[in-house]
This record gives sequence, structure tokens and C-alpha cells, in this order.
Amino acid sequence: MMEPTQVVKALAALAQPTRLAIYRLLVATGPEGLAAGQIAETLKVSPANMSFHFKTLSHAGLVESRQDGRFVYYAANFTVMNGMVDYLTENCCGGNDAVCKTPTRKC
Amino acid sequence: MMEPTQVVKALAALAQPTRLAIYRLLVATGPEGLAAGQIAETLKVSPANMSFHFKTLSHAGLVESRQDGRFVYYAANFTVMNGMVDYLTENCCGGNDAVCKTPTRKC
DNA sequence: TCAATTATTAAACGATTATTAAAACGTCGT
DNA sequence: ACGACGTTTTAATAATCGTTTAATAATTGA
Repeated sequence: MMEPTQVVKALAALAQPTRLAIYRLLVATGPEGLAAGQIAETLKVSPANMSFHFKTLSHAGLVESRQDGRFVYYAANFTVMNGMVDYLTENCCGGNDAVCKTPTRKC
Repeated sequence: MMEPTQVVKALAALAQPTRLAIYRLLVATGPEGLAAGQIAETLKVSPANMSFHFKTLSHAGLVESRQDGRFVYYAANFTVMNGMVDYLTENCCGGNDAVCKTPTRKC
């Protein structure tokens, strides 16, 4: 189970329109990731602002980066995403599934 | 699918240690909820501070309240919780489940 | 109605955050 | 080594957030 402080950090990182958009784009993209500039162009964000938000997402463990030539590729960390969700729903309704009657989730 | 602004609001509401603890307590409790004072005592939070955080959680749609005599009972809204999770994981890995290889979730 | 209990509101302070513009850093092709 | 490109850092500003204290509302029982 994740540490509460890490969960708070991850939630705070996603609680911002630009970062949420970045993250969703990376989640939909998958492990191969996208170059910083591609994301900046897609979301119409300045490079400086982009770096600022990447740093927050990285520090929260939600994304990881790898350098490829002049490009820096960012990709979502799915382990942390799922850890965050599990933390939120832990012991939901005291463990009585029937109460929540919500569908199961893929990914 | 939830609106981005509502998702941001919900994430921001949970991105705070006290509110995250409140919310988890309510998620584990289930629909019957808990009285404000009970939660304040359990989490060692002042009543004023408690009200402040309840307001944030309510405004984000994450909890709902009902008055019973002098007590106000708060309960988690599971629909919003699941909507938030679905928003984050939408079209994960371009819809290719195998890539994320994460377990499905109950609740 | 009075006093006690439960919860909310309002004002004030310090701390954190998002954005912009400018400068700096690394990498590549020539 | 040089210039161009992609990205990051720094500094400065305005805006937002969490906590405390004190005052206010609403409900109950004597």
C-alpha cells in the first residue's frame, strides 16, 4: 500500500488542469511516451510552463522520463496510478462489495 | 464522463492530508456515514477546521451530508469517486489492456 | 426560556502555487 | 567549434490555500 504523503503528492499533482491534461494524454499514449515538445504543442503550453509541470508530475512519481537525443520522452507510471486508486478505495464500504454496486475496472 | 473542471476540483479536495483521511474514513464506512464530531474526534481535528474541510469535500461532490437532530452525518459519494477514477484511466494505453497488466478493481 | 451541545462562519496570517519572460544547459549536424 | 534546436532553470509577480481564534446558528432537554 502507498504512503499517505505520496498519495497526497500524486493527487496534488493531478489537481491542476494543465497537468491533468498532460497526464491523461500520457495514460492514453502508453509506455512509449511522448516528447515534451509534442505535448507542449498539443496542449498549447509554453515550454517553460511545461517543464514546471513535468517536474511536479515526476516528483509525484506519476510520470517518468528518458532522454533520446535532444528529446525528452515522458510516460505515465501505471504502478503509481493504480496504487493511488487502490489507496482511495481501500476497504470500501467495510469490504462489502454489494453496497457500492460499481463496475470493475480494466487498467 | 465527468467534466474536467469537476475532476480537478475533486482531486484538489483529496490532495490534502486531513481531507484524504476524512474521505478514506467515509469510504470505508459506507453510505450510512459518520457524524462530523465523530470524525473530528477520530482524526484529532478541530471542529472549525473540520467544517472547512467538509465544505471543500462537499463542494467537490465527494461527500454528502444529512442532518439528524443536532448531528450532521457525512457520507462518501461513490458515483463521483468512480467517475474520477474512470476519467483518469480513460482510454488507457490506447485501449490495449495487456499493456498496463494491472488487476481489475472492485468498488 | 435557559443552558448545553453540535456545527458553521468570518477575519487574519503565513505558506504554497501557477505563470511569464529571460537566461542557461545539453545535443545534434555541419 | 559553431549555430540551431529542445528543454530546463531562475527570478518575479499575483493568486490560492490551511490553520487559528472568536463569534454565530441550530437543536435538544430541563
